[in-house]
Order: sequence, then structure tokens, then C-alpha cells
Amino acid sequence: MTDYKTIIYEAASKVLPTIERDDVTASDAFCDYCVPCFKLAKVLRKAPAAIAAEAAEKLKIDGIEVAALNGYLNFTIARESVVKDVFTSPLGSYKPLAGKTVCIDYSSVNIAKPFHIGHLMTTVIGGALYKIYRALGANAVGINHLGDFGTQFGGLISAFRRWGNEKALEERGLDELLELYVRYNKEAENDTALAGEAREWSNKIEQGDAYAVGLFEKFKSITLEQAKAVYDRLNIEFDSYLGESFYVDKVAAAEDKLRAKNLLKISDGAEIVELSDGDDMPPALIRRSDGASLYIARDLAAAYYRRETYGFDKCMYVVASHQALHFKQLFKVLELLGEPWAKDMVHVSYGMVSVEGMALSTRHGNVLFLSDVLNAAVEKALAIIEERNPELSDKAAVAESVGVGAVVFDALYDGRVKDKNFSLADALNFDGETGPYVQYTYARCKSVLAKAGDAAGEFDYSSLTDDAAYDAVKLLSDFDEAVYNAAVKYEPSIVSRRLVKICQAFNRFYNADRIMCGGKTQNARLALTARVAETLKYGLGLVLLDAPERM
RNA sequence: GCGCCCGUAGUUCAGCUGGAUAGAAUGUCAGAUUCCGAUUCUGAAGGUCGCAGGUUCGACUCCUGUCGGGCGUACCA
Repeated sequence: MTDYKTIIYEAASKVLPTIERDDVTASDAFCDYCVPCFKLAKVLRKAPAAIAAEAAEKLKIDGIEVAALNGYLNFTIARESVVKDVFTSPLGSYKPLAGKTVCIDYSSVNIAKPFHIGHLMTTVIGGALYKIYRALGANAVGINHLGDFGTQFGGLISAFRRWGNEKALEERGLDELLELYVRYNKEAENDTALAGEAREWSNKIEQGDAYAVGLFEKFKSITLEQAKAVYDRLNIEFDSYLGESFYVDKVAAAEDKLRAKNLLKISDGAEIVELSDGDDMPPALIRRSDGASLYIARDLAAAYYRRETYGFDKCMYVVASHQALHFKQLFKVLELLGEPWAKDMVHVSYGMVSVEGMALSTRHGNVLFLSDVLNAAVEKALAIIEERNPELSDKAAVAESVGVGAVVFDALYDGRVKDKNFSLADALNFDGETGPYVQYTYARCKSVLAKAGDAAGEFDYSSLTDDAAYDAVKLLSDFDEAVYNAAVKYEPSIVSRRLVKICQAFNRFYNADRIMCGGKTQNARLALTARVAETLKYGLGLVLLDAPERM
């Protein structure tokens, strides 16, 4: 794509020497780019309108119209050049992150806990960032940092021994584990012996006791089996499943580093790192007074492991915002350790998730399973297909793509900082700004292309300069930039929102201009349709959605 | 108490490092298909951008204060 901003800046700076590159701002109301001349008024001792008018008079840029209006110097790029740009730049060839390695920690399921709606955001935001970074040429490493360490697994074993059995576990899998977990927590409130028993089993797991470890591994494989089935439906990939337990014996090395820098202190019997220089953060707790390592210690070990294993340029943690302090502390510790890569650590946080206005709680068995939500959406999609397109050949597969797509797109459509009140009605909405809307538009494009045959042939760039067609072209022209923006801001919604905009523009074009109108104009319109389709499919992939050819 | 985040049409949300008339979707109402897929498109109505100051030629955007909501705040993760 042509870098118009630079062209404009270079030309404009000859007439207005004091301006900076960022004074050239994109605009969509009156022109493509503009330079507000208000700042210059003081320096040049002239009215902004006069400055703009004089500059417009002097400036001549090939293919770009210059005009002065209300103190702004406006630049409008010839539509043909933008059209040409789009059709001469292959989609997906923009690789600004080639050579970079980024670690992305997301989903991070807890062993023995079912995949519920609370896991959706981390999974889907991380999964989309993984695709986006890859698309931009980065070597992305997807890490599922399993929650496979802690006393709760000791509790689970004692619960299993008291109330469970192999057969039920075999047959009911995760349902059985959840039930045991809930029952354990309930009975532990009154039965104090239970906690001690749990601690004992927990220690046995750590000591490598064959029975305890075997049982725990069983729990782990049951959990992962279910999680992987969900990842499959969501188009989520990982390169590593190393969990917390993997880092337990690597904490000591991290402690050595802390000791070498004289950062490790003992306070009330616990190992801590003081962080209160300047802004007073609570200290980071490395080890409990009973010697057990804590969350941040294992994260510290994991950070070193990732740095040594992957040599990342960036390491992201897609975790809810309520853990903000934890990551702030973790990054601060690395900074105190003098690691230059401490600045490359980033907490990609997102808001709290509630369901229909209610908080979630696995512990009390108050959960909304993701698979139930997905199934409901798929069922609805199937019903709509049966009603409107009963002859469709692979209904089940299409319903799966559309239903799951609706839920995922809904989760990825809003900025991640805001709290998310998950509503089934919204997730299952197929109209308006939704995944199915984008998928529908894609199917519509493919249908037109199929009818027209493949031959697009030669066409004139000027036949796509009418408002309806050009609006779509414009959105395609800086699609790469939108994807890049999404990566830089760790914000997949930038991609999903762009897709919707492209669809809106295309659907308007579809209604305004007849595509199969014959002649060279038809070729041009088919080319636009093809490019829109290609972009939608590519973009849907970035936000984890399938693009069915028909629906 | 202290810290972080959020507050924009009835509802859910956009609004890029401050720039021209604050935009969508949804819901409501009124329309569009003998013709490329109506999960679509067109139009109407709907706003003191929580509130009050400040900085600026210009503030939804930056600063201060304030109110409301969420989250966190040493041996859970």
C-alpha cells in the first residue's frame, strides 16, 4: 500500500516547515488526511484560515487534491489510486513483525474444573492474538499455563477416596470431579479433619507418591481431554501445556537470583521481596512460612524459563484485570533483578465476567458451562437453517460454525477492559453486529461469485469509485493497518469491528450497485466482491471464526 | 483507608497520540424483494458524553476534585 501520510507530510512540510509528521492526521469526514493549521497561527502570526488557504494555493501533489477549509488543509486522494493500491497488494503480505517472537499465556485451565463461561475471555482473546501475531509474521508461542498445582488437588484426592470411585470417574469424567470438588468444599466447612487430610495428599503428590501422582495424572488427563474438545470447537491452538507444577522445582533457581541481588528477605517467617520503592506496593511473597512456594514464585520461574527457552521479544499474560497487582509485582521483581526484558512483559487484562448480572463461582457449583452455551447457539443456528435454507447440504457443520461463531464474536467484539456481563440473548443474537452477520455476508459474496463464474477479467479502477463501492474499497485499503493496530494494542475487537464495517459497506454496495451488470464494470464489481470475500475469510480466521461458503 | 479500572442514545458498545456536525448495533416506528441470498438494505425518532472546575485556538479525549459501579490490597490463584 502506498504510504500517503508520508507523501503528504513531505509535500506539506515544504510549504509549512514547522509541522511534524503527526500533524498530518487521518480524517474521514471531509477528506482522507488533513493538517489543522491552528497551531501554526502563533508561529506564523497569521489566521489559520489564511495559512491553510495559502498553503493550498502553493501545494501541488500528484493524484492528491488539496483544499483549504475552516483552517484545515485538506487532502483527498484520487479514488483510482486507492482502488489500484488495493488490487495490486495481495492480502496478508504485510509482515511487520517478522523475526519477532512473542509468548502468549492464555486460557490456562485449572485441573479438575470444567470449562465454564469465565474462561471464555482469556481463551478467545489470547487465541485471537495468537492468530493476529502470526498473521503479521511473528513467531507466536501459545502457552496454556495449566493450573495443576495446589492444595486443592489434595482435597480432591481425599474427596475421591471418601465418596468417589474409579467407575464413576471413568463414566462421568469431569462431572464427577466437579461434584467431588463442590462436596469437598461444602463438607470442609464443618469437618476440620478434611483439610489436614487434603494437605497430606497434596504433600504426597509433591513427593511423587505413586498412587497420589497416578490419581492426579488421571484427573489431569480427564480435564485436558475436555478442554481440548472445547479448543477444537473454538479454533484455539497452543504450543505448550507446561503448567505450574512444572515450575515448582525451578523456584529455587529464581530464589538464587533474588539472593544474589540481596532482594530476598524473611518477614514473619515468609520469604518476601520488598517492592515499596516510591509507589508502595505490597511485598511479593515468594514462599510461605511453611516453605511452600507461592503463585508469584512459580510465575517468576516460568518467566525465566520462557525467556531462556524462546528468547521472546514480548511475553503476554491474558488474565482478568483483578490480577493486575500480581503482574505489576511480578514485573517489578524482574525489574529489580535488573532484567532488561522486564519491560517486555505485559499483562493483557480484561474486565470481570458475570452472567446475567450474577457473579460466577465454581466453588459453589454455580457455573455456566461453555459447552452448554455453545450447544444452545448451535441449536439455534440449526433451527434458522432448517427454516430458511433447508436444502443446505452440510447443515450440522454449518450450524456449528455459525453458532460457535456467534458466541466467540460476541466475546471479541467489545474492548477488553470493560466488564463483560455475559448474556445468552446477546451471544445468541445473529442480527446486526454479529459473527453470523459477517459469515452471512461472506456466503453472499461467494454465492454471487459462484453465479458469475470465476472469470473476473480486466477492469478499470475508475469503475469502483462511486460512493458505495469506494466506501468498501477504502475499508479494505487499510485493513492491514487495523490488524497491526489490534496486535499493538492487544485488542482483537479492532479486527472484529473492522470486519463488520466492511460487511456494512459491502451490503450497502450490494443494494446500491448491481454486481452482474455486464461488461467491464461487472468485472470490477466482481473483483471487489472477491476481495471482500477474501478479506472476510482471512479476518474471520484472525478472530477464530470459520467462514462457511453457504449458510 | 489506600491503589487500579469503568461511567457516551432506552439497552449493549465505538470514538485512533485532543481537531471540523459525538457514531454503530439493538429495541421502537415507517419503508424496500417479479432481478446477484431479506441472518440484508433505506429512513425516522432517540445525547447537557456521570457531575463541577481547569489547561487549550479547540476537550468524549489531558489535569484536579467529586459522585456512582467493579476489582484488588502478605503467606489462595
